[in-house]
Amino acid sequence: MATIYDVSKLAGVSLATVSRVTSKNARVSDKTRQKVLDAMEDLGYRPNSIAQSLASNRTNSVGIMVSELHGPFFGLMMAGIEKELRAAGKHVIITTGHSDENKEKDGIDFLISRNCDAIILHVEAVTDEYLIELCKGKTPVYLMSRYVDGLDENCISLDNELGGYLATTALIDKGHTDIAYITGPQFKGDARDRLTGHKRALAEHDILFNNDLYYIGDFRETGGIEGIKYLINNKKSFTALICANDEMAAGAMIHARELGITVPDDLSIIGFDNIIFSRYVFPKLTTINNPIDEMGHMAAKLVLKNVYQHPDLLIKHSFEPSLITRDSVFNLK
Amino acid sequence: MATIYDVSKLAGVSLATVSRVTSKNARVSDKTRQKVLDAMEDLGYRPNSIAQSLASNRTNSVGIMVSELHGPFFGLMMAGIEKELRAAGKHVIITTGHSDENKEKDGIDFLISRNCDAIILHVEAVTDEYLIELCKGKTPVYLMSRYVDGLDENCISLDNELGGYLATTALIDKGHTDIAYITGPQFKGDARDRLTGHKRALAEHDILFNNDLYYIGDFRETGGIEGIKYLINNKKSFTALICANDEMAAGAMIHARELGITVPDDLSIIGFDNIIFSRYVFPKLTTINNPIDEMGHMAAKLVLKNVYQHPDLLIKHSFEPSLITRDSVFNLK
DNA sequence: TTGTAGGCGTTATCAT
DNA sequence: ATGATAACGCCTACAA
Repeated sequence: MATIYDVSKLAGVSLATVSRVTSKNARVSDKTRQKVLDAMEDLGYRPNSIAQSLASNRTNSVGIMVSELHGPFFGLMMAGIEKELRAAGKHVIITTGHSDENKEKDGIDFLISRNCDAIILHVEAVTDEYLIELCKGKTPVYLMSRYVDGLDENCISLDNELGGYLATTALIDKGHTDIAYITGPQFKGDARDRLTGHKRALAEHDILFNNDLYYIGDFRETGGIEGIKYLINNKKSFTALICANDEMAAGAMIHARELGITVPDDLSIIGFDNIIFSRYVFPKLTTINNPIDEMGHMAAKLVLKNVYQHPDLLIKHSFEPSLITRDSVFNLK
Repeated sequence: MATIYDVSKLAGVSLATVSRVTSKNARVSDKTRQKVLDAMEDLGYRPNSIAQSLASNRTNSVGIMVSELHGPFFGLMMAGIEKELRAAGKHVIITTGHSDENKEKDGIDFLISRNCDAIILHVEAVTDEYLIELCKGKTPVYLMSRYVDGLDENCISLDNELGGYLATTALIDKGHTDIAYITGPQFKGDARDRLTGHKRALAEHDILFNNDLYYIGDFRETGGIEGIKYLINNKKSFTALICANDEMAAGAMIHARELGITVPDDLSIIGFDNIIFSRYVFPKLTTINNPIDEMGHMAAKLVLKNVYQHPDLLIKHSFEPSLITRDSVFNLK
């Protein structure tokens, strides 16, 4: 592999000059620049990014942590981040946390030890205190889909409370009052906030929150299945069901069908996230849109702005969910 | 940040000795090792991976290229790769090719310029010749879901021909003879091979391949929708439809329903890949399993074996698809 | 505008 | 078993 030294020799200039032409913005006369460029061409020179990193203390890499690599939600998020960063010549190092506190911490250590210029985290198990401490470190930290008090500037978050509210009012507007709710794991802030929004909507319409119509699921298909089983066994009737994410809604829908319950005629179902296959289920799922791909883009922009000196980028820290009306809600009025 | 030098000073040993204790397998007396370990502890020393890379010419990173970051298929693939590599202390740098020749080449250049110890590619647009040339380079290259003649040892592939054959015989076994086929983009080897298998099955049962029952889709939902529209307009009747992947099958299924066609009673549909939401559609999709997560694991093992000296790993280069029977195929017999 | 020289934090090769 | 010391390839004051 040709080095900067070979290039300097062939071009008849010094190391420094070669370095100057690689790192753009430095001032080099057009003539020498061309000589150097030609020499590089001849030698097939490629700068060694490792050496660059060591000398400049910049790796041009940003670490990403997601809960899972699969799943439509994280896929979109990563796609948004990668696209933006790649266009800026940065690369992403991806690792997973599996919603487990130790794995999340391990992964973060891993990313930091890799000298990432910044890390973008979608973490669920780790505490706010841990994150606050983490942000005091040398590596800039940005949080996706999570809001931590005092870390406002580092967060890109969705107004989950509003989402929960929107889902519930959509149902109430159609005449539903007996509304069941399958939430996600309570250690996840998303799940808690969505539930809070749900309760606010109920309260605003003087509907009591009924514990018999409440089930804690796992944010996966199984949670929906187990949830609807549980709710039906409770013998408390309900005409609508809110699932705190689309996977659970899909599970509930499938199991409802197996029980002979017709959606939406017998039971309305509404999901959350608007993941790609919410359009594929039958009936097509009414849900709350979670613009996770946009949020991914924004997280990347935040990094570009703060870490890589792109000061002109406009940052939006908070995103709003919206109702996507499809076919899984029945109008009782 | 404490450096190896600080540690050596505090422990009263030389740089070399400190380096020896970090890089395990070297022989150091227990006593000095302990001194060094204590010093590291005291200083909160963390080796600088960039410096290690520069000196050792090893980055402990492997580059991954997928067509898309989202989508259930690539998600599972990446999950398989990352899990295996992460357990070995290696990390993944991920980039996308978007099934576009130039983007794929760019991405590969990018990964190589990043000094990855190896790259694992899921590429579709680039030619075999290009890949053969690429493999002559310094960076080891491994191919996912693609078989290139002469690169046998670097490929992890699925027997797509067999998959196409299985799908078709499954239908024929149920009494279907008028079978429509929606394929994927013909520059993709997967799509071609699946089609070849389809034709072999037809031929074995003396069924003629009918061009009026053939449509080239895009491997996405829209391909299924457009495909079924086209096929129905052709006015050539068919009782079964094979889609060369599940996304198209989902699209076809949805559109069939909108046209008042009942699946499977009026029309049997079979997909390919067994992506997660093939279980969520209604009726549940009969499909061909593509063990892409296992293949991801295997690709990672191949890298560990060949690049990172884990000689004891067993490698399987070719994977077999299998029929997953669900509810979307009608028995005509 | 261009060149010189020191440094980035390790690993690796010799000695001892 | 341990220690000097030279790479590794590049960046960046500082000097010319």
